[in-house]
Amino acid sequence: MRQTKQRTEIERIFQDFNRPLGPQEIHEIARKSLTSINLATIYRTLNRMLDEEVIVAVGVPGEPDRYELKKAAATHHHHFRCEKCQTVYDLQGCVENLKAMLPNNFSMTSHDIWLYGICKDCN
Amino acid sequence: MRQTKQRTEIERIFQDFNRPLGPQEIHEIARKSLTSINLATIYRTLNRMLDEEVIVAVGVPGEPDRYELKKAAATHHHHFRCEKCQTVYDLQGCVENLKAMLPNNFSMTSHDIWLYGICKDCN
DNA sequence: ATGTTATTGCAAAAGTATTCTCATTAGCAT
DNA sequence: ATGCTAATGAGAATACTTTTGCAATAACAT
Repeated sequence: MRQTKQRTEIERIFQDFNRPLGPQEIHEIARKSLTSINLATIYRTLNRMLDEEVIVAVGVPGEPDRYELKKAAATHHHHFRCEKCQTVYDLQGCVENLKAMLPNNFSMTSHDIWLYGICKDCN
Repeated sequence: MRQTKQRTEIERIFQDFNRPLGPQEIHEIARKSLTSINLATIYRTLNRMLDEEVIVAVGVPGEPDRYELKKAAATHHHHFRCEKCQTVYDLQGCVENLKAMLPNNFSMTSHDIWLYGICKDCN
């Protein structure tokens, strides 16, 4: 594995932004720092980071997956999506009694909570 | 609007199954009853039903939207997705304290809860 | 400093989901 | 029963998103 400036930049972006990012989103951010970086490189790097288990995919209802550092995902957390700027933020905390929603004979292995609204920057 | 047998069948399927269904899924179910029905017809009918506000889209994390009767969606509810058969079920009930997860200066307009596990049929 | 070769950029291609064109079929008003 | 025309089937065409082939570039071990 060679530490190219593209890879370094993508890693920096994940660290700095600390929230789930999509390929396109990463591309746009990276172009600001690097003169040129190709979308294909973003995809290749994401796939490598996925293999290395440095990042994990975050399935967003109604849109393609985003990715976030596995390190950040290690702590149980959920997400907020701003309806104005579409940004996805990590949330802390969780709720109780989710199992109470389960019908008879269904077993639960995991869950996902999405809050929607307007983020601090758009408010 | 003409009541074709395709449209009737799709309406019947939504009524009978009473859970979020994807275009492909509806197509496969419909083929069992109707000798032939085209996927394009499913899409056209779904779009019409969406316009008429008879159905609503359900965004599923990590996969394309499914649709369910607006009538069913009128009652606040959430979803369960079976990790074995991929079926999505409607759940009843909800939880408290979701707003406690909201960071400062974020406002919340809605939320979504997804439970994952094994459904009654796969158990 | 140099050589090897992993990585990149670019453009083409592939994979999906969804829409569209158009000739044919079939609701339904008369 | 007939005619008008909305809806369908079939397949081509779009629209994205993601992947690939290949020549050029740039890490980094020596």
